Amino acid sequence: MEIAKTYNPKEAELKWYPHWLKQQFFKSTPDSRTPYTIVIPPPNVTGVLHMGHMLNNTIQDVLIRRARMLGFNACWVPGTDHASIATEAKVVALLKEKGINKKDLSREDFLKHAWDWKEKYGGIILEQLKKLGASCDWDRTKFTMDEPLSEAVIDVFIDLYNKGQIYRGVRMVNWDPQGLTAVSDEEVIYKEKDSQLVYINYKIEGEDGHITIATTRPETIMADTAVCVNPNDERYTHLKGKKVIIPLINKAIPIIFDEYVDATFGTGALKVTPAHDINDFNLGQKHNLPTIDGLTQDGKISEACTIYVGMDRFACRKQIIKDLQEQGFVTKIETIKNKVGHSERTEAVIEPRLSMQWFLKMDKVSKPALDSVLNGDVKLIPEKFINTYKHWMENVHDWCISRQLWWGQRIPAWYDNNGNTVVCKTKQDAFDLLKTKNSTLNINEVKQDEDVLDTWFSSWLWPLTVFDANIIKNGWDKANADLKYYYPTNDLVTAPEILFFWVARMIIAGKEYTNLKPFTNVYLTGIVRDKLGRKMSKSLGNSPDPLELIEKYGADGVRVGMLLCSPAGNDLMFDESYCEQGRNFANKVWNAFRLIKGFTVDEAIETPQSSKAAITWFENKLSEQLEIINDHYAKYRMSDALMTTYKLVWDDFCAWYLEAIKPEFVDGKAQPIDKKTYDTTLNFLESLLKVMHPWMPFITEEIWHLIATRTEKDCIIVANWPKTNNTDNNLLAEFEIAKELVATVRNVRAQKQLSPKEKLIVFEKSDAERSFFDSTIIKLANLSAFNYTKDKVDGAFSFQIKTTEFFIPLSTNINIGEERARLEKELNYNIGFLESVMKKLSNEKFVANAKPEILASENKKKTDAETKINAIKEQLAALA
RNA sequence: GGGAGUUUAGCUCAGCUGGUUCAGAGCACCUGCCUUACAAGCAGGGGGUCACUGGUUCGAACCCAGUAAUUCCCA
Repeated sequence: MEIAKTYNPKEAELKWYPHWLKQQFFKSTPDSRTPYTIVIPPPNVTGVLHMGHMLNNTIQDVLIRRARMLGFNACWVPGTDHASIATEAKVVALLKEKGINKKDLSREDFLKHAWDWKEKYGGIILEQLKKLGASCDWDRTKFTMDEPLSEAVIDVFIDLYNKGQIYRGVRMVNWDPQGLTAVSDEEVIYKEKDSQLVYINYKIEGEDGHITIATTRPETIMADTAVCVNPNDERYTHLKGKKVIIPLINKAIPIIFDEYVDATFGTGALKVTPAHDINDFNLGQKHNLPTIDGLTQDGKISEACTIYVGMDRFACRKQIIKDLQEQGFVTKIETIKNKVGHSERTEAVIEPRLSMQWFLKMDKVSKPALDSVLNGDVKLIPEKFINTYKHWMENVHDWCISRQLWWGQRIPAWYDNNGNTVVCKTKQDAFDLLKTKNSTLNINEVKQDEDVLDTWFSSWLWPLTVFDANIIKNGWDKANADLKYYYPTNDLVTAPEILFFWVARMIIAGKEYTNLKPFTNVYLTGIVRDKLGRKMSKSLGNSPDPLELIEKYGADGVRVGMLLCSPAGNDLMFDESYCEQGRNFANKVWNAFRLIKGFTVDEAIETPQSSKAAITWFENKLSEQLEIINDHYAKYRMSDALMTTYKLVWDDFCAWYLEAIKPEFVDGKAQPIDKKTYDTTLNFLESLLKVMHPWMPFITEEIWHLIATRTEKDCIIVANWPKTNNTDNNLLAEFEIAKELVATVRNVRAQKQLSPKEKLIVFEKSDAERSFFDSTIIKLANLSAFNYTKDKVDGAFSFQIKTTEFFIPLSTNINIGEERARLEKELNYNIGFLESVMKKLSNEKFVANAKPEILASENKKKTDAETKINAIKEQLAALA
């Protein structure tokens, strides 16, 4: 069979993913094995695969595939998140294109459109994950708005309400005037902007004077209800008890005094607009100021302002500055940099706004969640995030959980016309409850809250409800078999950006409803940036399309590329060249396989000593490196585990082992290989393929099946992870010297311009007669003989490795001047080195304080250096 | 403004308890090779004041203090 010279990833991808599915290798059901569980951070249904998903899900797949090979019952639960704001915005936009206005639709009709959209497009991202090779148990796919999961969300709301943890109140919220909803603090992105700081004179009532305030929001002056100054600011003490007149509307408001005001900012006089700034709101509460809502919910000037009514807030800002200037109220305008909040979802400038919202008290519920991270029950990787977590959990604000949207779980709160509120599941229950307070109530007067719950209020239950949606209702004691088996899950892989949004809240919910943590390890990936360090985003257009990358480099290549540059918790500067490296690696593996497959086996041949030695060496090497790889995994050092694998395959296996056992060519004909070497080499290859499998699932499966004819079930994805053995470190060290010797001989050839085909003789100055790797060295360095000598060899090229001297007699005369220079350089280096060692050893304090093993090693350095120096001196003398 | 992190080769990063010939890896770069597995390759090579300043120590990339740059979180 002809094997292609270059690996074609597409073929393997199309072949093996369906095969794995067909064989149900991803499927997991509880059994007697130990479970290993990951729940996917559910991507947004509106999402398409981006580089962040790519990174995140590759890591999860690596972990789950390795766990599967280690014999765990591996279960990776996939699914999507309903993303209320993003999805609703998307559906609204789509309807708008069709000429349908959301306002003209009933809630039910709108939701029907939304579900249609979800059915049609909501699964795209999961399909894309399959291209990456994600080995999720697709039969378990969940959606945060699936009926049972939604019911659990409602149950939680009712439960927490009944526990007194949920309340309704007027609060200053981050209002998104485009999305027409409140968003949480975490969903506001502050961007530095150039803003105009406008200095405006407010006339003092009944006097000639005026006070100048500075504001970046002149369009809100109509909603001012006071001007505040610092009581210690001497410039303003005379204004006590006075009032000032708001320009344009000529309304008098009081001057109040509060130390909150920074006397050094602007003019030291602050206009107070309680309805439109959180700090002003607090001031207003403190000083009993009225609150005037100067803006409508879509960001236009409200009737309460009496002027500019209906004008957009930004248009009004321009206009009012112009008008104030014309009427002489503006004394100056400065450009300053300030942070302006934007909605994460709609990009609209956030408007602080007062509204009626539902809140979850966080102080009590967050305590156990804080503890479980601090006491190590839940581990954050890397640990540096513990600080961040602690800081947040100790200063946590109540969580605003209502959203003024339709897409999501509708808040189970019911009202009558008399201002009574009850929280329960059905309208009938509500009616019964309300009736006790309002006996004349008709069921048609019972109205449900219009708002839905924050999406995070459903995804915080994710690790619970994907297994058992009735857990809230039934309680942990009656949890189903799945939940009892898989929960707590093992690893969660997610981005640090949502450590609080999601991770912290899942721990809270887990503690609240099971008294258990939801997961043991949280592996926090970095943000994928471009090589200039910019976050990848659609608007910048700096994000490659992951599917195109897969097309270009193969899924395995892209997986390797992503993980080569991904330190845990640090951002990664992605560059396509990493994928190229991944692809090249796949090709290297492919060609190693081609080489082995191309051997002709002759059972009559005995195993040459060079191969026996190489086999023994590689057995040890493999075991040693596997140990290191396992350790990297245990510490979640993913890129280190990958790099160690990469070097084991490329350097140790391909560059040294295969070269050592590869049969030579005689008269242009490849010689056959002995059976034992061939079989052992295939075994090595299989072990290596297994170690590579989590990173490169497709090529390893492909080669696995090309090595031998196997049954449908005999796949590498379910093969056993290789075991480690004790390693002979002396043997490994000895081979390192052999490698150095081979490299030196190659160098000598290059320097002396000798043909690689010319066989050389190497002498080792030693009492020994033979060592284990002699024949391997002879082969790799292309020697005619490797001899031992008790005396030095005159007229030969000489060098040392460690403290051993070697000689190569050369057919050409050696250049005495050159040799002398080379040896003198080496001599000087060693003399310098010896001096530095002697400096330490002659230091009494060092000898007194250093640990014994350090002292011993310094002494060894000393004797080694002395031996070397003597040898070089002898060589120099011999040259003369 | 408060807090946390980062700074090591051109790039991306390791460097674990301060001590081994410890200043490393991969990529990139340079030189020579289309040598019958692989040019997506092979054989070599150059490249760093470990951000800066000071301190502790027999000994500092590593510990401490300060400075600078930078990122993130909170306000």
